[in-house]
Amino acid sequence: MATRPPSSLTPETGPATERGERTRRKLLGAAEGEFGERGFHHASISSITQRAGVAQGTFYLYFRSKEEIFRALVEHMNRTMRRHLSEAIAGAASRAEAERIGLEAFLRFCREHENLYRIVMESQFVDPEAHRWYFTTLASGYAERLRAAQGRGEIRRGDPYTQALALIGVAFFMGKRHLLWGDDVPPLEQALETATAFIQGGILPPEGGGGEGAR
Amino acid sequence: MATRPPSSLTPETGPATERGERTRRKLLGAAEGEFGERGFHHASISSITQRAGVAQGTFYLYFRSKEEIFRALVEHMNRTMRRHLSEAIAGAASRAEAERIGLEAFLRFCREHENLYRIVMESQFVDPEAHRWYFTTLASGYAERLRAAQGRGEIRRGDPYTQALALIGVAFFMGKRHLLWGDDVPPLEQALETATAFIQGGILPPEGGGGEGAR
Amino acid sequence: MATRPPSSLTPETGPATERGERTRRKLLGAAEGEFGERGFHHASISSITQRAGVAQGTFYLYFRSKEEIFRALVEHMNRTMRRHLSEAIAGAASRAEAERIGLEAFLRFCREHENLYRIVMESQFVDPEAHRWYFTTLASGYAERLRAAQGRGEIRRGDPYTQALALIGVAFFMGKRHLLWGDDVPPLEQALETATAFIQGGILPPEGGGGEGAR
Amino acid sequence: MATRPPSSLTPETGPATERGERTRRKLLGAAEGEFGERGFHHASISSITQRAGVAQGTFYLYFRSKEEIFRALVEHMNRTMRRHLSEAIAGAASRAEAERIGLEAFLRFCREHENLYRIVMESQFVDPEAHRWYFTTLASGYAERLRAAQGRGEIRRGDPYTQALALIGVAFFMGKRHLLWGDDVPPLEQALETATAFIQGGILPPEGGGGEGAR
DNA sequence: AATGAATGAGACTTCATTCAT
DNA sequence: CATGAATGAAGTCTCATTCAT
Repeated sequence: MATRPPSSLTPETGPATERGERTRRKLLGAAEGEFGERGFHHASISSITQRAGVAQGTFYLYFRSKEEIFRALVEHMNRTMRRHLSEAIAGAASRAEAERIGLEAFLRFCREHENLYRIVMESQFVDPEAHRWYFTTLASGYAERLRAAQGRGEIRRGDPYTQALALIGVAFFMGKRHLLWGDDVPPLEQALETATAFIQGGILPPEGGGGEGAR
Repeated sequence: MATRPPSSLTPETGPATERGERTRRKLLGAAEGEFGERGFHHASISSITQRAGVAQGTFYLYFRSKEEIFRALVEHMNRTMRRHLSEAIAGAASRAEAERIGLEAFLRFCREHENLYRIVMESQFVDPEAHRWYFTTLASGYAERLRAAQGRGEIRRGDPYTQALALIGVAFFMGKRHLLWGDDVPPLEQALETATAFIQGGILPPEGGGGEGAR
Repeated sequence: MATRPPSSLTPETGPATERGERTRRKLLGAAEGEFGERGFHHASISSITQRAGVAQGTFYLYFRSKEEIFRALVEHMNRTMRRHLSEAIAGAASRAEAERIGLEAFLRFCREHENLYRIVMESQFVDPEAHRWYFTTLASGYAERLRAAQGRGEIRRGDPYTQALALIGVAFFMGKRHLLWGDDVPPLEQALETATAFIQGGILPPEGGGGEGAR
Repeated sequence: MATRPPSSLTPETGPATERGERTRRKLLGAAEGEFGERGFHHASISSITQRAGVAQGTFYLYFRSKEEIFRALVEHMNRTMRRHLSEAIAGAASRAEAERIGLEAFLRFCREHENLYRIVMESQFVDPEAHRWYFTTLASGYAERLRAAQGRGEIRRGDPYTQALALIGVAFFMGKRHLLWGDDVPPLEQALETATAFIQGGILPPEGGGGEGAR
């Protein structure tokens, strides 16, 4: 399970001076806006550079292609989101609580970074490798925590990776409704409650025991 | 919650003769292959018509645009998948059993119709309206059943639509792993077991009761 | 010694109808003008299509790239020139006479087909494979004739292929002066006389014999 | 007949210090490699400066444009080759011997300076003026020698410039085969023998006399 | 004397769509 | 009902050249 960007990732070109670094960041920011709002294929390099306030040619000083900046974005988002979630659940008393907090943090975070959600999902069709890496990475870290919680008898036994993926699936599909279709949708709070109950039922050990480190 | 194709859907053009019907189906089949294998944007009308064995111009006798045939495909898949799943769970003794059977049926079905999965997911970026309709439709029907089961005390109370979406999310994210990344993945059976436990834990009423119409 | 277009040559795409054939010829004609006048790299597809009176996209119905039409042109010119020269020397009484006639025919032909000369020479830098094929082909046919003449004792013995190449070299370098730099140049006739003397001295058997296979 | 670089040639810019001179030479060397290996149009200033180990901007301190450095290269090669050939034939006892030695020296020299041959030929399409100057210069010097030899009755009478061009043509076309296509080619020695016979037959006075100082 | 980031014009190529047959 | 040649807009990318440091 690859937990590191495939060697094909990361190798962007580009100046390394102070000024260069600034330009690079401007491009990434502009690209996030474009890709998020218009989607990969409707986005054009020229809009990106316009947004960034640089000439078209400048783009290619930093990224070899449209695909490459997209990939860089996906990697960036992976790091950002994981850091954010880690911090959010840092103080959780139990795995169950971590789940509740984590789900809410995820949805709030996505709401504030509208483009992130869309870009990550679209990556499946733009750069499947990066997409896979994104989720594989996320799920692996997640699974690690679940495995530990299983060890402590806090949650139901089972393949932790599958559990992680299931939890991620719940979060992302709730995202569809609340981030994408958010018209006539019940308030987030109510959905969170139901979802949390679902999740906790899904991972908490069956009442009768079975999660108690036993087996 | 739209449960019917928005008026913008469905209105394909096209002859109604016997021969015409055949051509139309050939085009849809070819499009499914192209879109599934190369993605919407890399697919070209000319490849589709080639695959279908008709001239390029013929395409526009049946569909007004590339987007339109894509949408038609999404609708077709919606019908197909729902029918298939209904039949699969028809004989289930309980909601819990229906879930187990349904999840497995879903994954097996997608495996046999490789392109379906991809096309449905990509529709988010090609025709968000159709995408939304696809899942909204699916979730509504699903929610209906869950609501009934709640009424019978078979499952945990809560917003059935949210439950439905969560269940769909679990299924689709398992699909990512087992349909898309299927390299070094544990056998489907094992994952199904964990996932089923997760799902059933997630929807079954808490042991102490509480699903029984009570509360 | 490849005497047939390498498999990479010849495979142009393109409609095969009557109208298609006409368009194709228009494109080839336009390309010849462009390449001849402005050189391969300064020529642009758009000028070519403009000259031909078709839309830009039409170009790619017939040729896969700028390189491909260039190659097609080189092949076409190879056929044209060889046919012309064959016909010109058909009635020559001896090899020596054939050379004289051939050289003159070559120069006159190039003068009437200004672009041909330039395109063939430039092919060395655009498509070395085609360039090689052009001259290899030309030299092989030529060498065949020389070998036969050697057999008849009409000309000096020696590697006929080398002789052929030398003769071609003389012709092409005379072309430089008389076709390309033709400003303050002595009349063609005078140069032809010197060149013919040179060539005939070069190939005729040494007086004392040496072509002794015959005579 | 221009025997001196047209005023448009030669006027490169550039510092005159010790260090500056070194940089200039590094650039010329790098350009020779690039132009020789990839051709004028595929060569890029940035590769040239990279090879030379200087920054891109530095290039324009020494040459006003890509064309200018190319021209400088052609001029340089002209000087180099002429000097080399002069020296090679210096001790030749007769014009005939000089030709034999000269042809061989030419081919050996080109083999050791692979790029020279290609660059000189390509100059026709990059800077026709420089190309013409290159050959005009070469042919004029050559013709001078031939004229003298005619005077001494050593060689056949005729326009010496045409003779010179013919001889150059033979050499350059032998170069095509032995420098460019050198795969399945007979050993250089054998070709040299045939070519020498050809050349000497071509220029030596007809046996019966005619070169005897008469006229 | 040198640097190297930035520029921006321009080229090739693709492809959804139209239309005369 | 079908054909397939033609269209032309749009987009990615390259690269010679400039300029502030």
